[in-house]
Amino acid sequence: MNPRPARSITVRPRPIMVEPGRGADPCSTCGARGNSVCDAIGDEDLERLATVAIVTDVEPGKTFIHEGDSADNFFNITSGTAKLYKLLPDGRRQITGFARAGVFLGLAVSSTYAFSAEAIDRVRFCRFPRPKLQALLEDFPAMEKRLLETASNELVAAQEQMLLLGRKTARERVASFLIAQGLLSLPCRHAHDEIALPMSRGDIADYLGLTIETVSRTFTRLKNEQLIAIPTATAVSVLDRAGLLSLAEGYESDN
Amino acid sequence: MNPRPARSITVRPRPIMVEPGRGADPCSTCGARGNSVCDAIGDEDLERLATVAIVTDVEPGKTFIHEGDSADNFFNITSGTAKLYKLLPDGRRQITGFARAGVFLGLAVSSTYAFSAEAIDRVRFCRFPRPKLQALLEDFPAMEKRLLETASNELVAAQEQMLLLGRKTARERVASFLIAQGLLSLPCRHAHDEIALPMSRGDIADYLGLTIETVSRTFTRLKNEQLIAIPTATAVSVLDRAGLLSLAEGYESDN
DNA sequence: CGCACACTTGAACCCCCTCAACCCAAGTGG
DNA sequence: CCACTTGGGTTGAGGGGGTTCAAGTGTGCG
Repeated sequence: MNPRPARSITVRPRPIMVEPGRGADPCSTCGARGNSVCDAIGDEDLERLATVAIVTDVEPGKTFIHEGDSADNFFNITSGTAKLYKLLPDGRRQITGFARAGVFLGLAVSSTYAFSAEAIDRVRFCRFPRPKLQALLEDFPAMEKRLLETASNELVAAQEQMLLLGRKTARERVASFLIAQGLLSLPCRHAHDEIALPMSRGDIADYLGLTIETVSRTFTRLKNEQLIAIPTATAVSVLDRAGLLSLAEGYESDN
Repeated sequence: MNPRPARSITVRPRPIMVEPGRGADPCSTCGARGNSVCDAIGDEDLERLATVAIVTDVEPGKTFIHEGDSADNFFNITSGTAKLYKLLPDGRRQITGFARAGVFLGLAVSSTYAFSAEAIDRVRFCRFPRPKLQALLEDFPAMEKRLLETASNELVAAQEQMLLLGRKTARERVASFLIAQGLLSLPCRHAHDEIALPMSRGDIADYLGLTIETVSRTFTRLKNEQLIAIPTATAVSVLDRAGLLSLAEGYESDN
């Protein structure tokens, strides 16, 4: 059941606006552009994009999207990692995803956000006021096409997560999580197959529909079975990727 | 873990094409148009739409989208109900949603379908070959906008379902399911608050991440508590909507 | 050092699953 | 008409995977 007792009260962040409107436009130097919907806009129109985007930093632990609030802005993460989550009244929490650089947030069609978002490490994002983004989409239909693409991708990921939450065992969930995280950090692989885990055990638990204790126990069990190694609490290296993968996909019916 | 023993082999359906290309165009008389992405296309262009849409019927129990198959078509349900699901190799199944009239399927960005779809009752849909739909979207950007809207809506629903699967108890899941089904059948309310359940107990179980037995037991328990009545196995009427709702939303922490 | 905080480990419990029987309505065939 | 089958749904008893509660083990930081 896992009802959390009195989660710490979330203070609305006072975000730091970066280079408020002057200096070189931030979009042309944005490292996240390649992965994001913004790459639908050509170099020649980047200035237009930059006039709409409000670059903002938030500190770790700060919540910058509040479920139920009026959805006045869209967000595009450019660095750092945020967790997206929904709460039940007694404090039970489900993390629906982790948003890294390039992820676009705020596609709530209704007038309010359907989830909350909290920075895990230091997060920088571009904020787009809704009417201004609407106008932008009118002028750049290619961007709308990209938005549809990313929404479709997220939908596929969400279905995969439903399979995990509804039908997989704790071991399979953790294995799936590690495989997925490993795929994400493939481009920036430092050393062998070491995976950085910026989120806490509690976050992983709330993402996988488990408790902290079960996540921890499962990690040590996978370690004892030589499938992974755990150099530090915030990193995991995969020793037997094939074994982990077949676990994640639901073979190895034995527990 | 609920591994299904040898699920019945699925035979590829030989669908029945309805009025293959002649007669009055089906789109102008389509009852589902108001709920679907097709209402983005004006009356004057319906003929163009009709030349692209291939109306097809499938029998109950037939699978008409196979996970992993090449995603060559898009589908728009016009009547009946289908279940969308993913399987694990040992037969464990997760139903990710039920598709009613107006639902648009096939937004798999990768080249293959991410899920399977099977008709529950008799289903009729419009099939759009991928390249033809692409061309259609070029000509009618309003339709693309509608697609983005529906994809966003489904994303919100998927997040809600993750919360259910990851953090709700069996009672809360069943209550949530009944509330959601009740909302859907609000427009066509026959008598009081009777909800038609075209899907079997097994389907409900695989949708809620439970077993058939738990679903059945929970139904009878809710009945004994006077929250619902069960006139037939395929219908439920809500006696205490407020109570059911507060259960669904996670109040009533007692089991 | 000592405190805080995250993570780990242990033991008992419990909700839901498993397995099995039973009910019941709808065929089906003699 | 009745015996038999079939398939969905219900109910019961027992077991197990993950939770709960509680204690221990780092580990960073003032």
